[in-house]
Amino acid sequence: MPELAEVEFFRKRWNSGLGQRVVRVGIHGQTRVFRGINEAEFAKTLGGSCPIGSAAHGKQMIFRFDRATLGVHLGMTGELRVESPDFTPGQHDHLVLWQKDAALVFSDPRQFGRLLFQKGASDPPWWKMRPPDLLSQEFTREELAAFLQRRKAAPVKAVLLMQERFPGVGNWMADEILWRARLHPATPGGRVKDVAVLWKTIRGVCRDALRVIGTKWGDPPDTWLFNHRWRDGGPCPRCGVELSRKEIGGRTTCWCTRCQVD
DNA sequence: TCTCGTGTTTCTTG
DNA sequence: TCAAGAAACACGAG
Repeated sequence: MPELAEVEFFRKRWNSGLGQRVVRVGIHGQTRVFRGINEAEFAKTLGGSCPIGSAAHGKQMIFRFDRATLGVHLGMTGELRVESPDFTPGQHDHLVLWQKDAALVFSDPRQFGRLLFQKGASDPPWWKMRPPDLLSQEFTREELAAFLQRRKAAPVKAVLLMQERFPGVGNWMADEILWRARLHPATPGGRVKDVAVLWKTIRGVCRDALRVIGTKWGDPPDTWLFNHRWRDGGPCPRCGVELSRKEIGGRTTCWCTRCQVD
């Protein structure tokens, strides 16, 4: 599930552990989420360390400790939870950081998520190289137009899922953006006529998602496509026409055949 | 039993 | 060399 807003929600959950030393580290080191990590060093470094800050960018999170940084990507089914200090990990709880008053848990059944780890206090290269935030001033209409031209043959739905330019946009956000912008998801990037409207809509959906989901996992209102896109035959919340569902750009895509024309 | 999926990486093809 | 699509990863839900 985790896209921009959900990631922010999970990050805030773990923030309750900031400033509290880790007294014990529990890992399922053999699972995919630890790929590329030396488990022994990981456990040794984080044991006794103290989380001092965190940040989220797109689908990526960074938790800064006094002696290391921990990157978390939740993949499709990952989540961060806070449990009581006597917590016993289940099958999919790959990482548990026990503190005096709580246990910080990273869990991911499908193991598409990933942990990144670096010793020391400096930010790792993957964090320094992140693309501009979609709500920042660096994400401009001109940038968007240029990117669409570079990906001129790909369906705009697939383009919106490219994290190198649209960090945090996942499947439901891409559908929501295209529905609000009245743009057919199969439209080739190079044939998007009104880039300014698309640009404005991208930022609007990011803002709305962070407001509704990023703060307390509220349910988006029924006026969004979000609540109607999960099942076949749902109605378009704008015009009532039956929504279409088909794979576009490699992902299940939902759109309104009346509102969204090529 | 079978199919599908709110993601990313790697491989293949053009 | 670059872009686009497909496959693979692993598991639960319907």
